[in-house]
Amino acid sequence: MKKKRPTLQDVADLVGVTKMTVSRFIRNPEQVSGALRDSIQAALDELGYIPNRAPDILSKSKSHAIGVLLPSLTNQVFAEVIRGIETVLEPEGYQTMLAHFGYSPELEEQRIATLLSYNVDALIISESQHTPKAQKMLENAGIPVIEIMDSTSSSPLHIIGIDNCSAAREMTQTMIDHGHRNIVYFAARMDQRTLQKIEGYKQAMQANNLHPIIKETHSASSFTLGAQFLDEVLTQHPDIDGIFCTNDDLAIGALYACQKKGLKVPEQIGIAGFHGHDIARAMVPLLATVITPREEMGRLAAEALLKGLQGAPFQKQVIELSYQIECGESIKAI
Amino acid sequence: MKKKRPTLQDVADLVGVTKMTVSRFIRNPEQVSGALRDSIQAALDELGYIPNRAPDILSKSKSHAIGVLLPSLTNQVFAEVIRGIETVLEPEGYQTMLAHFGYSPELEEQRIATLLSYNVDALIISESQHTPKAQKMLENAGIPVIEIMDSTSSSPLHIIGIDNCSAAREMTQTMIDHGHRNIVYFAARMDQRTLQKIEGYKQAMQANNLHPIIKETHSASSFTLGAQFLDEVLTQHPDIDGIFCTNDDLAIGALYACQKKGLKVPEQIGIAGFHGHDIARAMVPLLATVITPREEMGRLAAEALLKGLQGAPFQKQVIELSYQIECGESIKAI
DNA sequence: TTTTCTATTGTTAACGGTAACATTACCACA
DNA sequence: TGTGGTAATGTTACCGTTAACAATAGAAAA
Repeated sequence: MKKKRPTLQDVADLVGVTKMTVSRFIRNPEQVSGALRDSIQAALDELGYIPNRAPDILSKSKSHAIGVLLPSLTNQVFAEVIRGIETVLEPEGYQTMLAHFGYSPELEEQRIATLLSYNVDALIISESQHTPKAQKMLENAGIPVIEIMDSTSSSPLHIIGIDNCSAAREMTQTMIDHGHRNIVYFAARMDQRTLQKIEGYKQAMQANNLHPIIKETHSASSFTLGAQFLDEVLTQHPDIDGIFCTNDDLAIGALYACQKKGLKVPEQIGIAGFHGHDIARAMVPLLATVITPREEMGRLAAEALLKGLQGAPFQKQVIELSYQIECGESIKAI
Repeated sequence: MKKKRPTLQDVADLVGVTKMTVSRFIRNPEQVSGALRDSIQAALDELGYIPNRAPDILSKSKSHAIGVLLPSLTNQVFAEVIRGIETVLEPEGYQTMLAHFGYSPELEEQRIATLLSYNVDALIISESQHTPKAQKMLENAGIPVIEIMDSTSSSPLHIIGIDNCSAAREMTQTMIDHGHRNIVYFAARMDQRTLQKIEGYKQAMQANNLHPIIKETHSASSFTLGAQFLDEVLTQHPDIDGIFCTNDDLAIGALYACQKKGLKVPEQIGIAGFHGHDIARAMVPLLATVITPREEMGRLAAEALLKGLQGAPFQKQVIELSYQIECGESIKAI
């Protein structure tokens, strides 16, 4: 357990050459004479040599690792973003270093420092609100940084995202068009994106002379929370006929709670979610939702970074991706 | 963009001391005279100094990073395992390096090498089947390695998991006890854990003189797949009255498909899942499922590694966690 | 035979921190 | 006045790999 990994020197000693020759063999076998190749390979196998990246990271400040900083790892949305990122980075031989900061800017600052201290070659982040120190670190890092999720962010970084505000406005308007009037917004977490969505919801309600009502919490969303919100809102506002949720989890939880109570969806209450996860698109009734390009977002972000790493100029740019309103069966038919 | 990060030397030059003094100040300010402290701090702030871990990793082979190798990152099960792991590691200042191998042993071998090349201090892995080379790397790594998920694994490593076979046997027996007879097993991915579950299902069926039927695919499970399997199985075996799925996704997908077809659950068909995700415990009808301690598994694994890193002897040990049979409302009441 | 070239292998230094040891300066005390 | 002690700071070497340059030997060319 305590004997440490063999180094190039160990392999070289076994073969009777210098470590430089072994190093050459590993990176470019043709540079080494045919006579040596077999014995070097044999020595590598025998010792189970595994390269050590640390020296390279130290001397070239290139780790071949990309830092990914997300608010949460358990959120389905981010899981799919990660999949998109890895789809692109993995074949290129880049390792992803994931970190999450639980929606806290202070923790985000720490995490940025940690990732940079490992010399990540590039960084993907996902919030537009940073502490001043974090801001400075990002500017001085000297590596490509890209911000994802929210295209309306005012951050000075390269951005790939969607317009959450307009997406929420459209979905709300769709519910109104379909005959829902007293629509409540279910919010959780209260991060930037949720605030954007609330803004869009309010705009649509006010444009139709309807009164916005918001149920909110700072804690995480869940199916259970959706059910709990529904109970509460029915007591406080018995006349509601629509619920728009900040994500599918809340919506599905609320929908189940309606089924338990015998409330007919969408006849008595229309329900809409956000993101369009697999389950929302398989369930009965089909959930009305905003389908967002989560995986594509990760993919595009990774591709942009790769280009930057391959020497292309990496300047600020805002890429707005499109979303899709899915009416499903959980809001009234027109 | 191209100017590189300031080093200790840069800070030292600005203050007019050697980098050693700055290094001391960062790690232990009392070792530096009061007169210097303010100017060093000012220089650190001005340059935005961020420590570089590479030299330390190089000279001490300690990265303060833990490698976590999972088959998939998008699977809800593993997301919760990760949360458990991070709950423990993060407060201790350890960074997690996540990697996944898409259920391919060859890719797993590559990933192990990659994680080791970054000098991770310990490793959490999740399959018992490794290539010989992977096996050797794990043995020679000289770091604590722990295997999670399957307590019946024959691997020579430290193990924390559950007995998937006996869990599946119990759930199948429960369905039989509740009056279901022609129970089909829905399998996906066909990894070790699924094979274990199939074994348990078969044992229970045969013990009751019932004929096991297995629907299987090597592709990933999803809600959609559950629905598709249901359609197929109804054609092939119109007399089935029960479905036991290798995970909740398949089960919920099958359940929705039943609802669409107007098949009554559980009266006409009983359905059970595996894992007990939040949704399974919120939906209508409540899903029968095996509740597994996913987060606890991650937590315990991380704690065991930490102890090993803090010098405690790290010997092979098998920790079997308990699961819980939840009857829900999707199988008949007794 | 001698020179030149080339293929192969060797040598040195560097990356940025820190452990271990060395030095300096100042003070207290005999 | 000199000695010993101590607090503060400096110096050196090392971790493992590779870029850059150096050296060697053998073959081809003159």
